Amino acid sequence: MAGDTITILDIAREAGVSAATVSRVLGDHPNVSQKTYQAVRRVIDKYNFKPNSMARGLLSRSSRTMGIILPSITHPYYASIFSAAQEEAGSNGFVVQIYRLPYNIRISDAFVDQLIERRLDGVLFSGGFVEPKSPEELPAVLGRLKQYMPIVTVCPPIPGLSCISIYTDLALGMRKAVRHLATLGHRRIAFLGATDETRSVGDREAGFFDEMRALSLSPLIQPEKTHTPQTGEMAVLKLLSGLPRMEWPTALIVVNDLMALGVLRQLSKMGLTLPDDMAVVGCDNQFFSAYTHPPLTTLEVNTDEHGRVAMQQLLQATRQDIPPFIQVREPTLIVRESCGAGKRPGI
Amino acid sequence: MAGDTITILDIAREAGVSAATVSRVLGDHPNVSQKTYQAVRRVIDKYNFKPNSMARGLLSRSSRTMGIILPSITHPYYASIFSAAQEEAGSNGFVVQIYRLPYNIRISDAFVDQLIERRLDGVLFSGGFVEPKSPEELPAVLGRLKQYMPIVTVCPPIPGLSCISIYTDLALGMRKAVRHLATLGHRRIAFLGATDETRSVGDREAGFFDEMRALSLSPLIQPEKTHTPQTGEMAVLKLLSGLPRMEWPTALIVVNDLMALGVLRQLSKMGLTLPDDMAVVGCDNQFFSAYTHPPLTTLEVNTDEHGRVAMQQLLQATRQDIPPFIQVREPTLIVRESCGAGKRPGI
DNA sequence: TTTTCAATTGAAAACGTTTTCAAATTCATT
DNA sequence: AATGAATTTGAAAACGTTTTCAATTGAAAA
Repeated sequence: MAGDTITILDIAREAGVSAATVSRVLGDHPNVSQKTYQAVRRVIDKYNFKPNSMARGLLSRSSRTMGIILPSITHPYYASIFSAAQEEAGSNGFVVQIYRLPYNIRISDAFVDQLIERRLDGVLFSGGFVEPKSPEELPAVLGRLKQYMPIVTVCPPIPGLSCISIYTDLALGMRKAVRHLATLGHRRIAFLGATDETRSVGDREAGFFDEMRALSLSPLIQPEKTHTPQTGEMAVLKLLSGLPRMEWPTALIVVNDLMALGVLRQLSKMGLTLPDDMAVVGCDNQFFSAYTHPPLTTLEVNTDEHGRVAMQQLLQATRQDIPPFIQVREPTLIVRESCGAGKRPGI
Repeated sequence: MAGDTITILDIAREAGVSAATVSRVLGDHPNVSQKTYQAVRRVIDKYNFKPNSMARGLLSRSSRTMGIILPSITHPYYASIFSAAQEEAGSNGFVVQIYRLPYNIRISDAFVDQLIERRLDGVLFSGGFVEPKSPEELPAVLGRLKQYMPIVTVCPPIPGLSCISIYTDLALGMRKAVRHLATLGHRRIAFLGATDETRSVGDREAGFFDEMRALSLSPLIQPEKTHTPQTGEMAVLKLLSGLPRMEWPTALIVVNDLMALGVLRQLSKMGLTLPDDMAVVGCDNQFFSAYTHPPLTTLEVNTDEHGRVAMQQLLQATRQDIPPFIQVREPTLIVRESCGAGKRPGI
């Protein structure tokens, strides 16, 4: 397996120069003569020599590696952030390592210790996770990490932690969704997947409430701890079975498209026709959202862009100190067929 | 940012011992006295000292890092393999780095050089990518990589490369799908997404042909270079518009569930009712496949299991040489509602 | 008290690079 | 041919650990 690892000294010996010279050739340093350069290059190529990046990193104090902390890899929302960040890092000679912090697991010192030990050059953090027991825990742990490497969050800023943050204002997004439904005549609108335990979801919930209040509509909510298709099915069942038919909402806003998948399915199982019997709006505009039945009206979050820009900033931050800032992006409402004009205007 | 990096020597000095002793405390070596152990531990904790993993790795010749080569991160098939592999690696103190080799991009020496430079401890390879110009290219490049680290493929074995391979026999899967449809009375069955350019897809195609032949049915195929929802829509359009209604297939087998998403949508746009007017079978059993309209009959591939087992083997291989072997898994046909008995038996 | 042996400790070498600094070489100028 | 400057080169130190081996300590046995 491990071939006789060949080092810079072996190359130097064979080329009849010193290790320093080989190092200079490797780094394309200007002051090495044409003749030596070519001779050394030849030997390097002959043995297919690749310098050990750990030895390099030890000296340069840089691993050329970025970390990314995410609750999930398979969730298309995070997969997309990750993918874009990885691509941006890759084209700058960096590699990215994923550190998974599942939902409902509190961040611990031991968790960030891993990143510190590996001497990462920076870290991208994207939340959506459940708030730790005390509100100071998250900023405290990340604050410690920040003493070692720059941090960029791809989620709303964390109170008590000052760093670059890039996110989409989903409170605004939800207000847009409510307004859109109201324009279509809906009065009884429910929010599925509410929970104040998750930070970014809290935003969406707040936006929903705000706009409902602004329109003098009374908000209906169905809280759920998780936001999977399965949860979506359950949520619909719980919400509707708890209400006399007369009081059913005519429109549902679902906390994300993944959960909306289950919502659509359950409504269809109950024999409701969409959008006539019920309008549905999701959030995130996933790859599958244009292919649901009916195609889902949703909020575009542009996770690719988030991941890319966040990584750019992180790379920048490793080169020079940049002062913290917050970049808020505005979501667009993608209107498809799942929210057609309500046939039964409320009240 | 980069705090005054504190080293093992600083700890040693403050604790009044040698660096060797601190190292022993760090590694929980047996022969260090209770008294010294505790004194050193105290200083370590006081400064929150974390040993530099690059220095460690330099000496131990191990980065405690695995690589994974995949065509895509966002594709749920690969995301799932990656996620499981990452989890397994993580619980063994390893971290995994992703190296993306997009579809249609040929693997190059420069590509694997990255992994060699970083002195990864092993690499998981999952293909599905387009075959390189010459069939020797892929085994040649990977063969070189294999001189540096063990490789496990999470795809059918690559001719000319001997290593551990774990995969699901999708040729068999497709035969099951064909047989199932035939049992339901279908005679005209089409395969959507055929192309002999992609290795694993080639398998599926071959299985389809084999079983059709065995049943004396004449195979219909619609080749496509990519397998996205968009392709699915196009494929249906192209296939059906090229055929008089009388000769339309009554069942479609789609190369994967992602593409099936588009197939279902297009059929629905054309006003066909599923499964009465057309049966559809997919492949992969993605998280969304139970939530399509109608829920999709598909082949279970169990990517999680693949990723987990492959990583276990890879970890094993870093500890001791294990002889190459091939683990073939049998896919299960998950029967849902998209393939109900055909109402219009063929011919 | 001396001897013997095991347990504990530290000095130094090693891992494979890059960088600094001084020495050696080349080259142009007088 | 001698001088000086500019270019090219190598020796050695540094990066932060772990491990080996010999030295020291302490305790038990004589």
